[in-house]
Amino acid sequence: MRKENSTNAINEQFLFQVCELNSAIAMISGRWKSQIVYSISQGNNRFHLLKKELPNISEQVLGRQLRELETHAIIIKREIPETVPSGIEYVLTNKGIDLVPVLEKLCDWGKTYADGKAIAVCSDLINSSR
Amino acid sequence: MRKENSTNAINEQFLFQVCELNSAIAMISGRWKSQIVYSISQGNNRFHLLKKELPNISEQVLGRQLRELETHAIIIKREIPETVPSGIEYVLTNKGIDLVPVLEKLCDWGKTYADGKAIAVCSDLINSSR
DNA sequence: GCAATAGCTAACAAAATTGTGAGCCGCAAA
DNA sequence: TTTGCGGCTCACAATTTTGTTAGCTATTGC
Repeated sequence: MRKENSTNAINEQFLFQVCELNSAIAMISGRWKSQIVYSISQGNNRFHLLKKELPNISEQVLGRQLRELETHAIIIKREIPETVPSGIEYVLTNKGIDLVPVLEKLCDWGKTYADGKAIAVCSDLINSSR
Repeated sequence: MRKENSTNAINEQFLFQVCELNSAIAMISGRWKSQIVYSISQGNNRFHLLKKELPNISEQVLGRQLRELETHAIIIKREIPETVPSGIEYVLTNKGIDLVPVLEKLCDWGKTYADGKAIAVCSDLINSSR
């Protein structure tokens, strides 16, 4: 996100002010990002573990997304103490931890309406008019 | 989203298969989109009402986002019966209605951690190591 | 020494999203 | 009959996101 004062950036800011919903979505959208958060919450909290989980991701992209998640204070990068080749792990902040159940809600919603099952307008509306 | 079999599109598909979470996020991310859903749920269910609510949006963009929301079966477009200049309204489907509380959860999460307040790793982790 | 593992990053290219300019239809009021 | 509202859409340009190529440090194992 290399901003400027383009219309795009201005509109983004506008939405951020309308409701935190928009900044929340900005933080979790982006390819791989929420999947990374979820994977970390499941224990895949090291660079190489994430790489294994997401076989198609390139290291550059993974590093970039991790940095962004760190910027948004969803995760924190830590050296694992007392490891000789000095490992790095990613830990969810409390912000990140609170995000997980919300992601699960989103996931449930996605599952419920996967494919195209059971889509309808609010009952009475379907069988009226055209 | 004019897909192809670009790496980008392939990775998107990969994530969709990993978890519905990713398809859910793909449906609600995108500038204005979730704000539109929320606005419709609040009663701003006509083109011109949405335009008023979102002063910076261009009509082209609004129309496009509405179309995408329709494609994802989150909203449905209906003619309002018995109106003489034949008005159009947008109605949330049950899928859309179920989405609203999830958006509210996201919003709450965003509010809780707005600015940079109270970010910390899981208690004990802060005051250890470097 | 040489390869492998872990953990990255910069610079660039490709693809996707977002915004702009212009225009179109039907209807109604002035 | 011209203006204005409501409701859009197309083609194109600007911006942003995503992916690629190449590299770099440090340590372990052979």
